[in-house]
Formats: sequence, structure tokens, C-alpha cells
Amino acid sequence: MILSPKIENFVLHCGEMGSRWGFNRTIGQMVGLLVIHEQPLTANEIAESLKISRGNVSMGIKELQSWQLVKVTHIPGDRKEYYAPSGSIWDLANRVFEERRKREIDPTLSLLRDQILDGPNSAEEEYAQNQIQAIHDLLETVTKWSAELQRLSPEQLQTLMKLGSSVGKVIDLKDKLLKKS
Amino acid sequence: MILSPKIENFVLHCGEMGSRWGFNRTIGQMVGLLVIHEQPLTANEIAESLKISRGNVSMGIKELQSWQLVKVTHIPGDRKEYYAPSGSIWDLANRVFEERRKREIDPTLSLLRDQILDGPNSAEEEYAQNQIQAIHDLLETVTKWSAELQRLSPEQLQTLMKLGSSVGKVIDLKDKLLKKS
DNA sequence: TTAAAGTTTCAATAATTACTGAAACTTTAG
DNA sequence: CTAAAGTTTCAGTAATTATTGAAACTTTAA
Repeated sequence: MILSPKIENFVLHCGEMGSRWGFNRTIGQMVGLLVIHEQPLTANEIAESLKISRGNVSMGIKELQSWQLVKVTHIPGDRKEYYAPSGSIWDLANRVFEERRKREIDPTLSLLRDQILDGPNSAEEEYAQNQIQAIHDLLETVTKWSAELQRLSPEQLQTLMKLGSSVGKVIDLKDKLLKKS
Repeated sequence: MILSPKIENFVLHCGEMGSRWGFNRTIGQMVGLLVIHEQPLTANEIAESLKISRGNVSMGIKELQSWQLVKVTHIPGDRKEYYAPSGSIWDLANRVFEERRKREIDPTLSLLRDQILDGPNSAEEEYAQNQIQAIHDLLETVTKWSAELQRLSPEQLQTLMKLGSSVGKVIDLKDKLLKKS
């Protein structure tokens, strides 16, 4: 399981970016490795390729499963587990996006809801209350939008994405559209 | 600079979320504090409110400035610097979004571009090359879209966001729209 | 000038997070 | 059943990241 320079380069980069994408270096490397390899890999192969301990791989796989980014496969007559990405690049990106929304937005939304129900407890909390409401509204809109995007088929999403610079035009024509629908 | 329970709660929560939003706990608390307070605060007030050292505040402010999230103001006859958020909640969210795109996507896009120019170096790199291309295309689309969103006025954005569940309909009517534009 | 008010820097250290490897656990073929 | 193959757990330790606080630096009023 020796990696070619190009692939090693790619995997190491995924490691560096790992923490920015929401996991840690090792897990970033694992994702990179799984994505770039056509065949599923065993835990031992992963450990060997990345020069990390078997235990670390096990923890990493667990974490990746909590993100729903890997699937386990088996080869007939072989009891080892083989790991592979749980879908296309697009699927993976979608899952990361969704999982991050859950971790980065949901807890705050929940706190802010409670604080809004509580109401301002004094005159100087008026401004605070307004700001809390503003953050709440923003996060709620983002959440709704994100749910909407999840509902779309990959083809629709591609279409939407490719709309690119004509998004502005779409918006300008919104009223017309809504009448027709 | 003693905080009311509700505000303290909010600020502490921002601290907990800080690392998930791309900074650290202290900086998260600083953002929370600045956003929730109507009046700009001095570095000393921030240090006192959050019970952290003066030096830490200085570093935090520097970091927040690199994210373009704070602005400095002065009060006539007072040489202290007063810090406040650099805009509305919406502005701040936009900046965080943009900055994260720069940190989380741009470096990868740049690496992948180079790797694509390099071309596959062997037969077994064929698959790898395809995957690299797929990731590249996805990230490029996201980048373009994000740039497009930045170009829109806040009002247009609001409109787009509020479109919510009718996004699907918009897509279905895309062709019709593009003819008219 | 200069000294008081304010700010920044950074080496030392604290706090957190990640990793290893050996032991415990699980599964299955015989 | 049991032993071999495989997997997971977790205490100890390594690596990383954040924080303090004292010294250096900057600005300004007198």
C-alpha cells in the first residue's frame, strides 16, 4: 500500500484541510485516501498507508460513520471489513454540509428560541433582545434553505448551481413566477 | 461590566460554539459580547467582562479584524479605542461565510487545479484523476455561487432566502426565464 | 521632552485534543 | 467448544493550541 507521489500529495493535503472541514488531520487523510482509491480498503491498509496506529483508524472510521461518509463492504470468503466512501463526491459534500449545519447552527437556534420566549428582563436588555431575534431569524432562514436544498434531486441542484450569474435575474422575475405556480 | 444572566448565557454559548464557527472559545465570546452590547466596548471592558487577560483581548481583536468583524471607534476627548461589530448581524454572517470559503475551499481548489494540469501519471491514476476532477468541479461551482451571492444586495438575498420551498419551482421554470433574459 | 495612558508582543505555561499500543472484546471456522 | 482472525476500547502520552502576564512599544497631553 505505497502511494504514488501525486496521490500522497492529495491525501496529505486532505489531512491539512481536515480540521477546517470539521474533523482532524488523520480523519481528513482517511477521507482523502478512501475517495481517491477505486477499491475499498481494510483498516490495516489504511493504517499502513497513512502510517498511523490501528486503534486510530478504528476511531476514525467510527467518526466517519457518525458523519455517514463511509460504507462497509465485504468480500466473499474474507472476513475483513472493507471501507469505501458512502457515495459520490457530491453525496459526501452534501453530508458534510448537513452535518455541519447540525453542529454549527442547531444548538444556537435552540438556545435563541428559549431566550426569545423568555423576553427582555429589563430595559437595557431591549437591544440585546433585538439582536437575538435577528440572529435567530437569520439562522432559521439558513436552516430552511438548507433543508430545501437537501430535498432537491442532484440534477435539480446541478441546474440551480449552474444558474450562476443569472441568479439575480431569477430573483427579479420572482413575482411573475409565483403567480404562475 | 457585570453581565445579566441572560446575556452571560448568550456570551458563554457563543464561546462554546466559537470553535465550530471557525475561531476559538475566547474569540467566540468576544463576538457574542460585542454583538449583544449596544455601546462599543474598550479592550479593558472586554477583558473584565469575560475574565480574560488584556493580552488575550488584544490578540482576539487582531484575529477579529482579520475576519473583518470589528470596527474601531473613538470618543472625543478619550484616547481609548472602542470596539463594535463591523455591521449588522447579516453583514457579520456574510463575512464569516466568505472568510471560511477562503480558508476551507480556495487552498484545495488551487492544489486540485495543479494536479489536473499534471494529468494521470499511470493507468491506476485514471480513477484518481477522475475523482480529483469531480471534487474540483464541485468546489468551483460552490465558489462561483458564493461569489454570486456576495454580489447580490441584502434585499435580493432576503428575497432569494424567503423563496424557500419554491426553489424547486424556480428551477423547473428556468428555461422559460433564461429565454426572457 | 517626558511621563502617563494605552496597546502589542511573545516566551512560558496551561488546557485541550489527538494518537499509540496493549488488553479486552467479538466473531467465526473447524 | 476453542483458537485464530479481526475489531474496539481506553489509559497514558504526545502534539497542538490557547492564555497569561510582564516587558517593550506607541501615542499624546502638558
